[in-house]
Order: sequence, then structure tokens, then C-alpha cells
Amino acid sequence: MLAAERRDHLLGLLAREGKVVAKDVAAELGISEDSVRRDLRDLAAEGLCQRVYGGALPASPAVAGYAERQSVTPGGKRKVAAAAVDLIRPGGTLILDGGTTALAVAGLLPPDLDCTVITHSPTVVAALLEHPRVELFLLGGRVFKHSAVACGAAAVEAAQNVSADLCLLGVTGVHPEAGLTTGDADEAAMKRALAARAAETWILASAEKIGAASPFRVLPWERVTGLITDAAPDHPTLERLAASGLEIRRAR
Amino acid sequence: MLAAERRDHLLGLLAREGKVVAKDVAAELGISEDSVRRDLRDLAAEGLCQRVYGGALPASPAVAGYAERQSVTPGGKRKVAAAAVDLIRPGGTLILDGGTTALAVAGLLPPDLDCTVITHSPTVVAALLEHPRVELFLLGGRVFKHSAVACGAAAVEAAQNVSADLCLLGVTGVHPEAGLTTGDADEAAMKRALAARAAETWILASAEKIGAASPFRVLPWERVTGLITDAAPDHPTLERLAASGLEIRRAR
DNA sequence: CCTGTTCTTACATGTTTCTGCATGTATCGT
DNA sequence: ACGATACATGCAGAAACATGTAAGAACAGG
Repeated sequence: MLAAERRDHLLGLLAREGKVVAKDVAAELGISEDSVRRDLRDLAAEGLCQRVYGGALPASPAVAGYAERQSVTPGGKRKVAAAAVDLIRPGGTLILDGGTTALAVAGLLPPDLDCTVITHSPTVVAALLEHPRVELFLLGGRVFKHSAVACGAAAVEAAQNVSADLCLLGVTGVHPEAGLTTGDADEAAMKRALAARAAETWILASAEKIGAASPFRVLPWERVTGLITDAAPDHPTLERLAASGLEIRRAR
Repeated sequence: MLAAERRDHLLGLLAREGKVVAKDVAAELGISEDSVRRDLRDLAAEGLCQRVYGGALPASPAVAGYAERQSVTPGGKRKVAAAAVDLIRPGGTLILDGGTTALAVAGLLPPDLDCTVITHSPTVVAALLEHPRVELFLLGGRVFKHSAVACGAAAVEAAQNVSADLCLLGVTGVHPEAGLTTGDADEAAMKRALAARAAETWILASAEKIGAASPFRVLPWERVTGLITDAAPDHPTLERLAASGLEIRRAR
């Protein structure tokens, strides 16, 4: 049992079950509670979890989503990504956000698709390096390590120099009152800047994001063309959004 | 048991089981743990795995994908990269080029090093995302897929807004007459722009580059602080360069 | 075929890091 | 307030690590 494995195990438990009890994990893995506590303390120091008496809870929404980077793309995100690919027109220009859903979109682009992809995510670039026809443009800036994208003033400024037909944005929260939200202020500003440079902006949000709210507002609904999700159409949040006129496309 | 076989075996284990425990592999293959550790260190320097206490874990897909595409990765690059790391001062700002040698530098940065890394390579960014203390700044622009770096007018312009203490550049040719050369004109211009923004510029060139020449000139010798290579000091090209006053540092 | 060189590998050393236990302290539930 | 549990700290043994060194294999040149 490598120390790094323990760490992953703990993060996995946090993501799956929403909590970690030091005593239980120690018994389960056959290690001392001290080691579990030490690991949790380290993870908390990195902002990956929140230490509480008896164990730990997932990190605050501001940094949540970091841990999921390692794991495989869940089915929901893949469905949403597949539906988003249908929006892309050959020969066009696409602004692609960072995050796992956008990364899934990159992976699903058909090999014969001829288009330009603009992104602030090095990960998306890496995923599309092998693509034979896509032209890549990278927006630079200070790299926000938690979500692995460029943001900040320089990145926002770089975004002013591009324009596109379509912008696909991921968010961490879609809420009737709070609107479209994400966990970091700079990231929110960057998404806003991206959306402003495209003729159409679609939001990609797998089911677990619907009804959730994060600290920072990304966009008002008026700036959004539509929403793609795999959540059931009768989800109360979706019904309210549809009633207010937002186009909602169901991924399946 | 050939060294290359061991390497493949380790990569296979990483892919199949998601981890490698140095002790176990040593017992399984009947070799010393030192050899396993050496191999893992080399693989980590090439970005093919991530070293952890007790063994290794798979590298992030973005880095592994790029590193795998490079056909030959001679051991010399690791030595050159290790020598380059010695030039980096804590708290300083470093401009890091793209390419496998620069990637090896990124992989060899000590975890306790506190510095800012500016790069136009998404791969380098991906390699340093896990680094706990390094601050990352990404220079954006059109992505040149062959070498996976941002270049072109936008990237050169972005480079004008940064400055650093040290710039580490890779080249594909080091030749007494042709000078420092590389295979793409835009890439050469980008390297030139990077070098112009740093107080010191060092060239990283493993042995096979010495005496070679590529189509496009990167920099005149006057703009270069020194050269790091693992080629023998009595290499005719190096002797000529040293005679003309260039500082040459031998990696071993 | 021989010789000197280089590279690789294994071992030996000292250092660092990890882990579990012991102690004393803080916090929780009753 | 009390006992029980969780916690932080210090410590010691163990494991992993880096480094240097020496023996052997592979190689190039004569």
C-alpha cells in the first residue's frame, strides 16, 4: 500500500460517500489511525478536504472538482459531451472551456471534423494534439492549478482577440436563483470573457450540477443560448428554467 | 534482461495495475531495487510516470501521450535536464521551452522549489500541475501541433509581457557555422522572443544535437549565456565553441 | 585478439522519510 | 462534570532513498 494510494482512496471515499471516518478507514486498510489522520491533515493543507472531528468532509465548493480530475469520465458527462458535439458545425470556430466535460467534448470530436478550437485549457490542447484536422488556439495566462486552466487578467485580455461561432462552457452549479455559478472568481470572469466572444453560448451541465450553486456567478441567463444536460426533463430546476424561456437540450 | 525490457515491463505494470511498487518488481524480476528506482527515475524524467515514495504511479494522460510520441529518448536528456535544474534559483522566475528536454527539467524540479515557471508548452504545464509550489504562467497562441507548443504572432506578443531571470531553451541543432537552429520558423521566432525576456539564456542540447544543423536560425551566440550538454568536451564542435568564448557546462 | 574506455549494475554507506506506539491534551457526548 | 474518544506531539524502528564505489559486460580502436 503506497502512501499515494491511501491518498487516492481517501479522496475517492470523499467523492463517493461525502465523508471519511478515520477509524473506519484505518480498520479497512489495516493501518493505524495515526496514518489516516496524518493523510487527512496533509490533504486538508492542500485544500482537498475539510478536516472535522472524527474524520473529514469534502472540500468547500470553491475547490471541489479538483479530485475528480483523476477519475474516469462518468457516463453522464459523456452523454452531455456527445450532445454538445452535435452543435459544432464543420469549418466553424469553437471556444471550448476547461473541465472534465469540455475534455470529453474534445475526445469526442469526429476525426474528419475540420474546425478551429480556442481554449484556455492545456489539457484540452493535449487531448486534441492527435486530432488530424482541428486547428488549435491556446489562450494563455496565469494557470489556476485546481482546474488546470489559464485565467486572470492576462487570459481575459487574450480572449478579447478571438471570436467564434460557438462557445461551450462547463459550470459547477445551475440554480434558478443563483444562476450559473462556479467555484472561483477568476474562473468565472474567464468564462464570462469567453462567452462574450461567441455568437452562441451553450452550458454543459451533467445531472449532479442541476440545482446546485457555487459561490461565483458566471453569466446571466440572457447571455446563454441554451443548456445541455442529462438530468430528467421533469427536474424542478429544469422546469423553472424552461418556463423562463431557456432552451434546454436533453442528452441521452 | 535488457534495460529496455525492464522499462517496458514497468510501463506495462503502470498501465495494467495503475501502480508500481519498487520492492515487488525487484523481487519479481530478480534485480536490485536500485535498478528499479533508477528506471523509475528516468521514466519520471521523461514524463512517463509519476514518482512516489515506494514506487510510481502513471503520469497524467496529457504528459504521457506527448512523451510517448517521441520515438527516441536517450538517457542524455535526463543528465542535461538535471544539470539545468542546478541553474534555477529559488524564488526566481524561469522561462521554460517546450520539447522533451524541457519536459525533463519540469519533471526534475525539486518539490520544495518555490519559483514561477513561464512556458508556451501545454505539456510542461500539465507536468507541473502537480507541483505544490511552482506558480505557472502559460503563453498562449496558435498551437503548433508537431511540437505541441504555442507559437506564432500572438504567442510572440504574449511573451513581450513577461520577464525572467533565466531562460532554458532546447534546440535541434548546435553547429559552429549555422549556430543554434530548429526545424520550424515560427518556433525559432518564439524561442527568440523567449530568450529576449530573460536575463540569462542557456541552451539545452543532448549529445546528438551537437554538430547538427536545422533549417532555421534561433539565436546568435552573443545572446546566449551558455550551453549545457552531455557530449564529450573534446567534441570538435564544442572545442570550437569554447574557443570562441561560449560557456559550456558538462552534464554527467 | 588485446586493451582501454564507457556503461551498467549491485552493494555499502549515510541520510531522509515514513509509520506505529506512547504520552499528554483537547474535544465530544451524556 | 465525567468518561470516552479523538487529537497532537515526540520518539524509535523500519523502510525507502541518494550517493559513492567497485566489479563486470559491452564496446571501440588498434
